[in-house]
Amino acid sequence: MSEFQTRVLELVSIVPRGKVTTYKELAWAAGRPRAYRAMANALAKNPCPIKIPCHRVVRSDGKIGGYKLGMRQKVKLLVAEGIEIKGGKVDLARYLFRY
DNA sequence: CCTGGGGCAGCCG
DNA sequence: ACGGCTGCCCCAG
Repeated sequence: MSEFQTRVLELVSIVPRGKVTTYKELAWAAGRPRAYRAMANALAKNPCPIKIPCHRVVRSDGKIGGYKLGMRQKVKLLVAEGIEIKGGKVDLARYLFRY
């Protein structure tokens, strides 16, 4: 597992319940501003399920984005944490976690 | 609203 | 080691 990957996982895991982060922000925090795509790819292959809450990562326009286990599950998890989703989007102004 | 092109770590042959 | 392909994307047009 690379430095990059562990860094990303680490960052995702510190996002508190009820908050979300975006792929872009995450890439920034990981020190690779433009590697968002590669980063998303890393999230997809990881043991996301129980270990890392990668469902707290949404797209920078507020849309949910993809999820290895299906975005149905992703939405459920988010809602369960008290995040309201309207029009298939989350209100970043309210739920975005700033590093 | 949709579209295309950019960008980059990982994985595989 | 080397090149090509692939994605839980982003943004300008």
